[in-house]
Amino acid sequence: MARRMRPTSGPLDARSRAILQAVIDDYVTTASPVGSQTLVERYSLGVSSATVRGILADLEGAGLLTHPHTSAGRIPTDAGYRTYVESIVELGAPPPAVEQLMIRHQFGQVEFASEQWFRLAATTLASMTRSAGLATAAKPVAARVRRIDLVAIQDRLASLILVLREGTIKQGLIALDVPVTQADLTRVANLLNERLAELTAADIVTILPRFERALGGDAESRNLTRKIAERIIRTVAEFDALRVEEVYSDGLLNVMEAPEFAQSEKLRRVFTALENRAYLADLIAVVTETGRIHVFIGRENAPAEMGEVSLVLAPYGQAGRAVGVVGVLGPTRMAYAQAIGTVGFISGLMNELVDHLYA
Amino acid sequence: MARRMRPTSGPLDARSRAILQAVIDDYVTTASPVGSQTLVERYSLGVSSATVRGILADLEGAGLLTHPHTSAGRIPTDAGYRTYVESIVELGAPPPAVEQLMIRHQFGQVEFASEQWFRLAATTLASMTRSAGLATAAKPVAARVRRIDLVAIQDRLASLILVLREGTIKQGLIALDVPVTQADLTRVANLLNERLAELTAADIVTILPRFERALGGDAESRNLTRKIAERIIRTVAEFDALRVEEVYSDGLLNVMEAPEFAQSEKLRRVFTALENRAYLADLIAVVTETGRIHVFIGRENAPAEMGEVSLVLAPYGQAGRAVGVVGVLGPTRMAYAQAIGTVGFISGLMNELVDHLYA
DNA sequence: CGTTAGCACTCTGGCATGGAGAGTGCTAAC
DNA sequence: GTTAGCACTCTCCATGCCAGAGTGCTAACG
Repeated sequence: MARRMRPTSGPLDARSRAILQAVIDDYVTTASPVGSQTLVERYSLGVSSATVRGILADLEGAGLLTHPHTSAGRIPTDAGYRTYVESIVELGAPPPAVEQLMIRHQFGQVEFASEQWFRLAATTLASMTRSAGLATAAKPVAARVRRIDLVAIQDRLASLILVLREGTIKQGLIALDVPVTQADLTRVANLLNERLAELTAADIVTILPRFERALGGDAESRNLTRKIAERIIRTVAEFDALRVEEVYSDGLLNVMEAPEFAQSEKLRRVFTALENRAYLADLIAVVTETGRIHVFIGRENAPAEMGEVSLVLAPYGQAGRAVGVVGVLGPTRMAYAQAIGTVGFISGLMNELVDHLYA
Repeated sequence: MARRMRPTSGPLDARSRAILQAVIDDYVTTASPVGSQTLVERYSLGVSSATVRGILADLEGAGLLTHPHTSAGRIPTDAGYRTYVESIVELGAPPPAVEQLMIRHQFGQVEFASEQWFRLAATTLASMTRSAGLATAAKPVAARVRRIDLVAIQDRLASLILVLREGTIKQGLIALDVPVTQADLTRVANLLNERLAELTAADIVTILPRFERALGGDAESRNLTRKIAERIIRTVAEFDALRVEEVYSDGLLNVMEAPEFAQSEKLRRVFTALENRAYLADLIAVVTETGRIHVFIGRENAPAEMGEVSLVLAPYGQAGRAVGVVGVLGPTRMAYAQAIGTVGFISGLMNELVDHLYA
């Protein structure tokens, strides 16, 4: 029974909050339970260790801290991190201006190629937060065809290259009934580009009959064109149906450095959980729908394997057009303020980049 | 001093080889040192444990086995694995016919898209050998342009899409001095496709002056064409200069399961060493030059961090045209026969696929 | 002369033991 | 409400010990 019983859900007074914060700060850097003595030594709290002990007991009563065992220091619970995060989520700690400039410069360096952006985003997040960086491609609600190209591979084999408006490139092989030349294919591609540019899969389905009627030439050429148009529809529709296209990640090794993952088994479970597309899709859906930075702490994550890691995720892009998610994954014992600030900055940057595609 | 001193480099008699093989087989599956008793129990050697002990001592004298400590069983040394591998490298243990069929089927499923092949190769190798699977893209000696496409992004911004003969797609953004329409770009692209198809960067440099003279149209259009042609040259040349394009990997998690990597620090070092492009490039060079399956065991690997892992690598593709490498990475305590067989099979399969590109 | 049984020897791994150290919770005094 | 003091608890680490596994040697055997 703590001396002064505090309602479990009541707001914390300033001093309690300061001490909670001190515990978290210390634990995040040292990774070992922190005692009352250490707190008064390292943080100028202006009270004695006995007083701090009282407050620690209260915080534990409120479920924000816990004890690994009787005579160890305190460590934050998931709820403790949660209240801490709530108190800083508004601002976070964006990277220093110099670093922001450097990163902008790096993004300027990679020539337009969306894949490169996502890779770079993941890499940058990883190196800045010393955690794992994650980035998904910007996925449009309904993809639009920007450009169609056909390349002859063999007599009866052609490669279809489909550039979508968001920069995604889809490629597929088409087996042909009759031999065709590159010239034939180029003619068809030009025709398709003329008629199908900026259309969605649904649009193409609608205009297809009209388009076919307008088609001159011989039966063979008409067949070829129809076959390719149908393939385009299928490819685009398949892309639309995909809930998660691709997740770029970097710095998973950084997470291995954390002492809580010294024995690799735990980490392996985490990686395995991350391969679950459905889980990722759900996460992404939550984040993109609300449009804000989200922090998922420890057991708040649905899969039990993710119970010891936290995710900081932010959406980017334009609702209704194309959206993606960037973020970091680290141990629950994570520098949340910095992570939130960094993820916020990178998502802002990605926003700007995506905007350019629609300018 | 062993009873019968054996010359360190002399060939092993049949019984010694059988026992070496038994030690390796047992150690590969159990991961714990194997004693003379265990050997006679599990493998029908037809002799007593004392005799086996004598032979074990000889093998240790020859540097093929070692002792973790006085009273533990034997474990193979790198040299032990090496002699073992030499004795099986000719045949390996190719996957059973059923599995071969299944894999062929899977490769048939993915439509032509080289990236997918490499991913699939890495994934297949990983799941079959329960180790990490590796695959590099087939890298041509001098890439040839197969197809050029230009897509208008904004008034003065175009995206260049370059399809190379091996299926690689390169994409880059081009800033333009004057506003252009998609129609302008299409015209230029058609022209370039006509003149530059199947050429290398060097070829294009040679014909560029002639090509420019032949160019009609106004100055603006000529400028645009030249600018794009130069960009194509640069892009292709940069691709040629790359020693390692991209390494696809899968199943790194499998390696984490091995008890020798229970504490993650070691494994982290391995991963870090693998990020060293120069090292990879050297490896690939060795493998592609000789054109055979290569096994790099433990300390045979140049980087000290790779001292506890082995690589089984095989080239694929056509020398002088395009070559790549597939293989697996696992602990030195690895099922070499199976790994060699599997890698051999997959590289053969990749050979067939690449051949199709040149058919 | 190779093979085998027997035996002494060695080293690890697991387990119990016993402080030292860290940190708590309580209480009484300020 | 805050603080000093103190008894108490629990981990961590070093130590010592024992059982088990496996070796290397030797003497006997076919």
